[in-house]
Amino acid sequence: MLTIGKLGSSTGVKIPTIRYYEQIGLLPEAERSPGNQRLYTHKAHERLVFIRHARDLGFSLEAIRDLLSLSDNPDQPCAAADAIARAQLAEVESRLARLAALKTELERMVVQCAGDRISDCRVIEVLSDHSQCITDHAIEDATS
Amino acid sequence: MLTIGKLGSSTGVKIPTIRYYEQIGLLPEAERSPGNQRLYTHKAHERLVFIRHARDLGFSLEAIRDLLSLSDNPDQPCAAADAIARAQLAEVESRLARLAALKTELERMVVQCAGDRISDCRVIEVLSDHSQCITDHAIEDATS
DNA sequence: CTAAGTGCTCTAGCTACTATAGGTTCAAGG
DNA sequence: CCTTGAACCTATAGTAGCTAGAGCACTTAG
Repeated sequence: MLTIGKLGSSTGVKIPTIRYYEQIGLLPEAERSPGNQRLYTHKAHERLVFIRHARDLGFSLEAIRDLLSLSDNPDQPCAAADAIARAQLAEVESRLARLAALKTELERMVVQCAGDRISDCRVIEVLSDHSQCITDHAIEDATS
Repeated sequence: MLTIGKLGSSTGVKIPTIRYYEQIGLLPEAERSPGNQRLYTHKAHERLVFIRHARDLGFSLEAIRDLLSLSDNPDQPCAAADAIARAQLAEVESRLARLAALKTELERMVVQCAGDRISDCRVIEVLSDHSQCITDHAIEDATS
């Protein structure tokens, strides 16, 4: 049985994050010691490793929730898990394309910053005028 | 003078977002009509286009705030704006590398999903065991 | 036995918005 | 002139995915 600290350091997940996962139901409620401290089994460790790895791969907590419930019922067909992974792949591909375009623009901005006053700085100029961009970075969600 | 609705549709920024930008001080407080509705000048329009464009390129609101204050004082040296753009470029490059690795893993997962029961599903299996991964997708912030 | 370290709960904060409720103003048609 | 519907207003709360802090309790090494 691991304490939350050991579990955290062995998985690379921060302690508040573990508690947060429990709170939102991604991890089951941990057993408690007589002194009310959380104790974790090997199973919980595995589950957290799974979550961590999926987060690293960019899956949302919602997607992970689905994947976990799938792996909790191993007799079901695999198609659902496959679909989730494919959706994630599509996401990643679209982000990749957008990021690549973005990189091109930023490189242009940096290279062309020739003047030494803001008033003739390309960085500001390019950001003020989308028509100077050569690629089609744009429009939809840039954050996630 | 544009109303907030016209400004929103002409820049592609949603109305609540415009008000939010005003609230956090990215846009100056708008003039008001006799009936208390916001009115925007051409200048405000330009500023919002700048913000929008920078957001598309992945700049944080904080970085944009800096860039705006630079462009508000155009007699300063260009170096600061250049530094912000360079920092952003570095960010983008590291995100790109991570996403590329991530894509590799996801493709492997999806392609190899041969079984038709969860119990022999590669997706679940790979997520449970990082050592099956061939790339070094990983560790730091996967979200932004 | 005591002090450091680890754990507990609860609340609030972060980014960058988005949504909802409930009320006001504006522009056009009758 | 009046009405209707679209567009506007404010204020508050919600989203994801954590992170940080306050103020305690427990545990373990010396």
